[in-house]
Amino acid sequence: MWVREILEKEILQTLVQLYQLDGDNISPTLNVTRTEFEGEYTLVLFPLIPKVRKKPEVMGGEIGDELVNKGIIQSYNVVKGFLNLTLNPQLWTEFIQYVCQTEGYGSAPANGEKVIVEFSSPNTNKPLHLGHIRNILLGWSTYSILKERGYEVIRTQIINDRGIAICKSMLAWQLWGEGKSPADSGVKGDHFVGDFYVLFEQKFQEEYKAWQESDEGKAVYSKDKKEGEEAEGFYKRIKNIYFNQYSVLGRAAKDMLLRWEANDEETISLWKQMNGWVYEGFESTYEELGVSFDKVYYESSTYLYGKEIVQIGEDSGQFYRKEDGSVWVDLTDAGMDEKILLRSDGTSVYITQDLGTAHMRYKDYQAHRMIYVVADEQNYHFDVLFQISKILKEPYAEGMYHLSYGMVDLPSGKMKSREGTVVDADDLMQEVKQEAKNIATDKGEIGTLPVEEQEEIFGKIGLGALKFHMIKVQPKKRMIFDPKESVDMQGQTGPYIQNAFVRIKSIIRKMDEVSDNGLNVDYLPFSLEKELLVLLSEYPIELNKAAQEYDPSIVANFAYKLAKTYHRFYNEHRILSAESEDAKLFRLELSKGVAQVLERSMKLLGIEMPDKM
RNA sequence: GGCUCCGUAGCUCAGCUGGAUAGAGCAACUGACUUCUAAUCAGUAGGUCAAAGGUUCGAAUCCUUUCGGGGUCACCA
Repeated sequence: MWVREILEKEILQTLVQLYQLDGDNISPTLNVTRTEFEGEYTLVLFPLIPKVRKKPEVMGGEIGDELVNKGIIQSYNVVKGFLNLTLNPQLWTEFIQYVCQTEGYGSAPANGEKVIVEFSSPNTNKPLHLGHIRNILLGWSTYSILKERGYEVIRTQIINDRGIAICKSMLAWQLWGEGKSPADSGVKGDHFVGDFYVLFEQKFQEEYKAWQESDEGKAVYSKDKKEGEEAEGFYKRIKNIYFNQYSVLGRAAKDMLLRWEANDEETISLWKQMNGWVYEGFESTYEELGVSFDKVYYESSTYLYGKEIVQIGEDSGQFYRKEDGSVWVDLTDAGMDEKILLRSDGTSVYITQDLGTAHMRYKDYQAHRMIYVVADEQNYHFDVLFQISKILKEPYAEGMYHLSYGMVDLPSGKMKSREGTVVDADDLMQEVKQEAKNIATDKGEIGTLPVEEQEEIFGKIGLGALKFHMIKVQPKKRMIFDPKESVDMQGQTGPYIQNAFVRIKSIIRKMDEVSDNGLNVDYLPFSLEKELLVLLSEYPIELNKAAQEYDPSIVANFAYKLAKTYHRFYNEHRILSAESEDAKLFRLELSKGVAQVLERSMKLLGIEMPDKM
């Protein structure tokens, strides 16, 4: 903010002074100058014309002259309605020293605001997949960026650990698990349990198929089929009815759920054991991804709480009960529908739990804002949730925000578990690391390092590629994830940015200490050097934008731009063997500043920088 | 169908709170490593910014309509 802030202030002053404009009423448009013109910043003159009533050429000259007089700029040129400013180079020398000397350049001091970010939030019946990865990376980066900009941020997730799904896994394990555990079968806990969920579905399908051939199945078909309905379509349609009314396995799973809800000791203990396995698995995936949480909520302990909230709403007349006992809220005034909050049998639905969880969180933390990182298929759900919170006049209602992101597709289309096209998170991370290894082995100085260090670097590069690939896309946009592209390490990728950093590190290793003394303020930077300086000066502004808009892709694209400009600079100019001592010192300082900002911005995206690659 | 999001180069994406001739990467082709790490750089080629109207000094960007695609509209989560 350093350079732009100074410049904007001076320009405003100049406008007030020259044309007697009301300083509170104008906000001059100051852009970064396009590379084909001379200068670093450009003042757009068009909006000023009606106020000043002068031709842009004249006005530009007057403003430019005055800024030169003030010593802030060295020179200027006017092209059509654009006033291009070339800053006083001393400003840049001071600026780069400021960047290098400021620990955490780009960060903002604590602002006293508290934010809760919810992300990941898996079910315990399946391992994490590609969709979770996008969610987790988004949540994590948003957390980091907000923290960097001075917020107190609490990372949380809500785990869906109860319900019919986990009961299916439990039942399958009881029936066919032969008492095995993840440890003695050598399978990661979450995959172990997920496999039993899949096994249940398989066995259920087999059972269903057999039933369709049975007398009972045929009888139901001829009795309940619609006019002209084929058997195949019919059985597809009534799958849930079959599960609930006829299926032996379905009956058993539902009994299991009832026993769970009745707190049956044996059931609870099996449930704890299997969920425990899952959590171990999740934990290792999170660790591999480099993320962690401050607080975990479990639906098993929040779902009942939601009922109390509903009760309060009913008592105060905000909600109403229908004849069958179900409880509803009318949101038609807000342009939405009526929404059920409790089933006729008194059990809670999805949104009931969310109402309870939100309330519980506020009690725990009194956060000013609560951000939910959840895919865009749930947009309506969150509109409803937020609206109900407003109706209940919850103190946190205004601070709720749904960070909605588009689903991840494969080049072949949507991921479908039934067709086995779901990309597993653990597999994917292994693959990108392996790919990094394949590419890296004959590059740079890696081969000379100890094996452990090599592995660490492969991890940083592989995950850097994967994470950058996913974060660079705007959250709300649906993205197509091509596995081939995600392991790309050239061009607009994580490793490309890491490579810029590594080059700087290498130079610094080779720098002789003696020459490291003060900069000459009279050094005149080349245009590529000035491009880098402008980018560095814009960094805090970009970061702030990313924080305000909850959009980490802004940071990713900024880091890429900075790395790209540095690569160009690196090819164009010598550093250690620069044409003069002044140039060398300036470039070293500039490189250090770039390295610092690259490392710090990538860190916000959860991407680590290797020193060598 | 109602509501909502998206549509920019062959592909993946930037640019969107209006500013100069719409940018990157991948893929294709040409060049640059005895010189600070070539995971790099330079160059060639590639566009009716889905379409049509409107707002204005100026529109990929804002408004309206149309077309195409996704999501959602459960006593599922």
